[in-house]
Amino acid sequence: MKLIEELKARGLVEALTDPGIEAALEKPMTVYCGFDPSARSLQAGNLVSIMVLKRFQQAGHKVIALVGGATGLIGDPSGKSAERNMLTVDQVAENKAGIRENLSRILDFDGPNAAIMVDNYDWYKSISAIEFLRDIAINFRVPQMLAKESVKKRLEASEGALTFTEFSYQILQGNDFLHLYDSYGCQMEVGGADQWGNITAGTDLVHRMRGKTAFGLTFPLLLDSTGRKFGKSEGNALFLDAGMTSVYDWYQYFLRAADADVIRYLKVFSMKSLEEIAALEEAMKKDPEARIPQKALAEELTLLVHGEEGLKTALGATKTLFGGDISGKSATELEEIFRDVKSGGLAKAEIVGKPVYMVAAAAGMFKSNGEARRMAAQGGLSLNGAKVDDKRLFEEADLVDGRIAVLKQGKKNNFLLKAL
RNA sequence: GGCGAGAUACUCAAGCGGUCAACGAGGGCAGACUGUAAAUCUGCUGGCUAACGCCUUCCAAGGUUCGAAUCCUUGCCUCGCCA
Repeated sequence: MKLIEELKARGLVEALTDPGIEAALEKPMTVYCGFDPSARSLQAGNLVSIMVLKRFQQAGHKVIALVGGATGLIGDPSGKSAERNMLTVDQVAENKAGIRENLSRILDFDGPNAAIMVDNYDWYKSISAIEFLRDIAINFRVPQMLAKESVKKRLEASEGALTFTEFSYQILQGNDFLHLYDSYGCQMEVGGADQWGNITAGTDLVHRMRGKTAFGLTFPLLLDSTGRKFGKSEGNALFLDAGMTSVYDWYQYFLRAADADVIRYLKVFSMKSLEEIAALEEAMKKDPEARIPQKALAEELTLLVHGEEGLKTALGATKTLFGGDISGKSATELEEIFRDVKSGGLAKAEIVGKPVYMVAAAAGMFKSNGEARRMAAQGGLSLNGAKVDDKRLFEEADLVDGRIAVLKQGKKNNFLLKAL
């Protein structure tokens, strides 16, 4: 199957700049995708882009991951309804290092077809305002810039609050493409659907300046079946960095994917063939409660991002926290399992004899006593696997080996309490 | 620079001197039902409290008043129109 057909079949093609892409991809090409260094780690949402690059790399193309060290200082108005906070140069530098670490887990940065990472700050840092206007900005026409969907939407959404700085963003990104074309022979840019305007700014520029055709491909914004943006767990972003989002939470997010979403997710994220995915879909139809595709998805992505050790940790914790019972475990075993789960410690005197909800709040599981009490009163708090109400006092015997207890909010949110 | 409009809890958005910890919606959390799914129904959603109640909030700082999110002044920010 040809790469573009494969991508289409996986639901990864929203738009192409040129139908000639397919033919052009017969030969190895250099492809790039940009990443915004707005955090120390990329998020699950970025995984779509990363996996697309991976597919290009596996198909024998050269891939470039561009980190927007310069553009991150400006802020892309695409897909945003308000001006964003600007990052400092130091923040960007720190974030860049984290992103390289993320990407190196998934893309191959060694070997004959090694991926490369570039930072557009390198070619913007020493440009003066005059140079920028005379040499770069002069290639852009304001009516075209204004006609971009991203600009129009933004003007509507924020009642005209678009600064000239953000408006210039497309010039920078367009020029990135030209720069990569000149330096690496890069002929293609891929990105999310919201990047269409920025990508075409680049393909147009390459065409105008070099008389060559450059290509662009966008993939659709990934939503879950209820219309929410993919990759948010309890309102928080899921990061690739294990220090920011635990391996357990990462695994759990994918394990909990809805039936209506999981096959689409597999197509987008999994390196499994479409035939294998079809087989998983069959298995789900036959036996939905077994959650076979969800497990396959969660395992593959945890292995990919966190390696064998990470997967082992996630599986171990899952096994104990769901279905498994805690009573047989020693404190040491529990600590091992919960290494990845939220925890908090309190002096023993602060635990024994107090209402369980108060202990939970004091240990940091809840924001306030009131919230904890409410949770207990409504039947949403358990201690070592048994529900407790707001009257239940914490007893000495509740501490496993005299120092550990497992608290749980609802059925999914575990918390390890340590007596110090 | 001039004129006008506006800033309310996570978001949107009521309120326009007391009955306001502040309507409503969304979001979030929990419970029931389930398959660690979806849909549905129910409860909760500033802090302390078993509760009466108390405390800290409605851009900031002052002021008027027995009493202010609501009125006045100044400041800051945002938006629109004009220059």
